[in-house]
Amino acid sequence: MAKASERAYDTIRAMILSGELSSGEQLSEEALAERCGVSRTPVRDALRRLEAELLVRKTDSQRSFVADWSLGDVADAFELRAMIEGYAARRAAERMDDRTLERLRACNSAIYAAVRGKKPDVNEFLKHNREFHELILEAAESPRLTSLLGTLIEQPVVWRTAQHYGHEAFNRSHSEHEDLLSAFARGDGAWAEAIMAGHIRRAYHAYADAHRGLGSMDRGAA
Amino acid sequence: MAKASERAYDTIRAMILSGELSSGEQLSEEALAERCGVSRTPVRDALRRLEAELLVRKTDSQRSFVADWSLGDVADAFELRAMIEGYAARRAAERMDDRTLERLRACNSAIYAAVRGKKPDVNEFLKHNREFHELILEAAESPRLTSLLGTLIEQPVVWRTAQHYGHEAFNRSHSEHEDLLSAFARGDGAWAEAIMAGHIRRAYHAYADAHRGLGSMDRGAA
DNA sequence: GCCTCGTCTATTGTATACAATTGCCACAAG
DNA sequence: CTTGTGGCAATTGTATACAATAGACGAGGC
Repeated sequence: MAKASERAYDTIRAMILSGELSSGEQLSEEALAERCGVSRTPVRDALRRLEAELLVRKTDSQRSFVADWSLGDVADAFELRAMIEGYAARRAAERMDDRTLERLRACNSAIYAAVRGKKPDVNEFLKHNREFHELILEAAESPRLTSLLGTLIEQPVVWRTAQHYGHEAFNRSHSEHEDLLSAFARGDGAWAEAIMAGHIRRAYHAYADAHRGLGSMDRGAA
Repeated sequence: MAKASERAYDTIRAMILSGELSSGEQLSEEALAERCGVSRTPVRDALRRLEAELLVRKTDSQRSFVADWSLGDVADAFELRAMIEGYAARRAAERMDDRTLERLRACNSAIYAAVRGKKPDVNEFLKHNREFHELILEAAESPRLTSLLGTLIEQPVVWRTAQHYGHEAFNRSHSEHEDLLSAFARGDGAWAEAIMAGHIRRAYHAYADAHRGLGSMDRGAA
């Protein structure tokens, strides 16, 4: 699945998220294959993955369409994510070891370094933020949990959220991570869960404030 | 995806769950294709689905193996399910309408009819039980939630759990459903969530009691 | 005028052939 | 005896051709 399949996935996903393919539009495998420069086989693979992420919807007769993401849908995703990633944080706290804790600290330091300056480096922030959350997920030691959250964490949404962050939002994010580290260091699962749920809900409201009323996800790109 | 793909999926899944394919065994697409009487294409589809359900695991180089499910993995799945389906029950309670409530009542009556006699009809129970939970999921009105739980509710596990139920277990299940109906009727989301979480955790312990020490999921078939 | 049925086209499902990749094993050199 | 390297075999990835199926559109009957 090395090349063509990945390429089809990336291309189609980008086309959906950029709005090049509008909501509700039908996706013909053959047309997509041509646009991606690959054959239908990897396109089919890509469509299956995108369907699992709910970016693509299939009718009863297996025709594919671009799913329409309203703000409500995003809210749904965030709410689920707050619950599940909160649970992950709890498990992680109960299983935390020194080595992972150290890596998490390094990670959050990198985040701090990225956002402390006058002009925050958003890409650096996103990279380390993602790593931070992935480390926690890993520490939760539940493959099912990881698999579940994979379909839930829409990185484009995270990306778009961060684009609107100002200094204080970046700093708050960093400091919430610091709180998480404290909870982890003490093995306090309930605390970790509470912080994580709040952390994600705050991110949701940041997203909602920036996109309210736009009605559709693919209109919000910077 | 009507015929061959579905057939491959069902066949392979059954082979895994029955133990015909043992844990850790490598799955060659071609070999499976032959055993299923289809070509490799639908087999690949099936493997992707099974991988999403974590019944099949792929190495870094995309080779497929039968995943090994210990009791711990099943416990994980149940715990996640308790949390997420609890959340679904809460949402359902907050959105419940008379028509759905009526259907749920009819469903639980059918469950009662199936298990009240001297010899409970396990298949009838399973059928209506499944319908009951699906109705709740539908009432929760969150596609993501539905999609998430789909990968989590391993019907074979449910099936195996019910095989060990006695009269009192069936009746308890029915009466917990009745409690859920009360919570729904009153629109009490927190209550519904609590009952559902308990309901599923009880099911887990029924499963665990029957399978403890066996170490692997595919050894527990009746 | 509207409904229904049939055909026709667009689209997806399946099979197969071929290319690329990976893992394995043997053989040789140190 | 161990280790590295080369090539061979097994397995997956991709493309394409063909079959099946669903949806649309038009013609004919009521």
